[in-house]
Amino acid sequence: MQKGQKTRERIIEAALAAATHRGLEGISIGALAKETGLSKSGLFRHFGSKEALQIAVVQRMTDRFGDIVIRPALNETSGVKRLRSLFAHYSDWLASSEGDERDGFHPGCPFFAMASDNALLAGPVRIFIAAQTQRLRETVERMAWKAVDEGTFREDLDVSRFAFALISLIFGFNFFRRIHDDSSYAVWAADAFEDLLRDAARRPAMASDNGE
Amino acid sequence: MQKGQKTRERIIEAALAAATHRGLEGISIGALAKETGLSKSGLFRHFGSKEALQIAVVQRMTDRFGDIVIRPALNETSGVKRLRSLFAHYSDWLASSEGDERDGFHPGCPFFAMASDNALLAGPVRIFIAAQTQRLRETVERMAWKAVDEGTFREDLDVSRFAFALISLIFGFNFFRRIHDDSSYAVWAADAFEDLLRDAARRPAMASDNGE
DNA sequence: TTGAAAAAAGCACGAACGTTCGTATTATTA
DNA sequence: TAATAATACGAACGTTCGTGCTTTTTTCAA
Repeated sequence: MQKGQKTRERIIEAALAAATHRGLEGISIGALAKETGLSKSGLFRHFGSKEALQIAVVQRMTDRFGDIVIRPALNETSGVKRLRSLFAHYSDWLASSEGDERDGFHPGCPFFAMASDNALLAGPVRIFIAAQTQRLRETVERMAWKAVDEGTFREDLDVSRFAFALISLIFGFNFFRRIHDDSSYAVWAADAFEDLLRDAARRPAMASDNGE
Repeated sequence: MQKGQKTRERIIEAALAAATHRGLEGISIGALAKETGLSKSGLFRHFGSKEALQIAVVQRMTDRFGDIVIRPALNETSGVKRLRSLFAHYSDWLASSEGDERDGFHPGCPFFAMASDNALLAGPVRIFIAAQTQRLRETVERMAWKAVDEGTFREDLDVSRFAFALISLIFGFNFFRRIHDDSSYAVWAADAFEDLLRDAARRPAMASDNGE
């Protein structure tokens, strides 16, 4: 490998770690140069623009995701096994950035970290937001509890899990909608919401197998 | 109302619109001053720091969310009705920022917009990310199709919806985990994932009511 | 109408940002 | 070893950023 290629690799790795913490937009050429021991311009030359560097980072992240999560899953034989493997290896994916812990803060899924505004992850603004989202989840939980009390939801329903799943649907909906601008997601979200209600209403006696 | 209070209101409204588009960190005192016809320092004086302004924006957004989504839901009588109302009024909430459309781009849920890195929403980086997430969803869909072919998933399963719900779980998990640092979410996500598999495996004949 | 208090403007600051440019230092090849 | 290409450096550019002072204007009550 050429020497240039080698430093390019070093830069991408450093940028990837940075993006995992501060987000893709939180990458700074100057900070990155200091970290890699290069000069700003020396680093810059390798990509020609910050945008090109960002794309290289996303590409690298995607490749790694493929290695850790997708490929092992595709090696499984059945569809359900693949799905289970996907979910299981996602933990490895989360753990892959654990070494990068800074300020006692675990970065979590690199993809998610990359697309978030990580400047918000510290300080009073974050605390305030955390309190609000907590309240939202509790509100949904109370609604579900009420349905349990009224007998429409089954008594052994895990209400916290229900609230979590419901709010997750909204997050997923928003994410896809923002990035793809496709109206299908609204339909899927609404239908998945109905699935959730149906499942919460179902009596435990009717539980069936989870075929493998 | 004092005049100062009135301009303070104007500033918050403008900042809220800006945060809906560029994210909470994308708010710039200078740009905001130009928009409201104030000077940078004149605007600044009202809050004393950018952080205080950001918190004021989140507070305002939360209040509005309460008015549009939470309160109408709490006016319903039963738990399930409240949940349905919550989901239904969430559309109004999405629509509430529709007038703020810029660059032909719909901002979506203000909360979500606020926490995202909206600098990524334009240009080649966004296109690249969109392609990658699209691929992920398709991969999950193919796995589910395989399970349908193998007979473990029911034949009338909406595979797209399934993939959407699965990935949404991951998003929800990450969101809560990042902001609250609570290990419960991993358990909920895993259990909700099992729910999803169970529901996909269930035979259509067993469909039950969705009690109201 | 006057005068104190509130509100906004004006100006400047230090720092960080991505980017450009000309030059020096290395690696590679002939 | 000489020629040539690949890498990297250092300084500076023009902007934008949040914030701090000082002065001017506006508001509202006595």
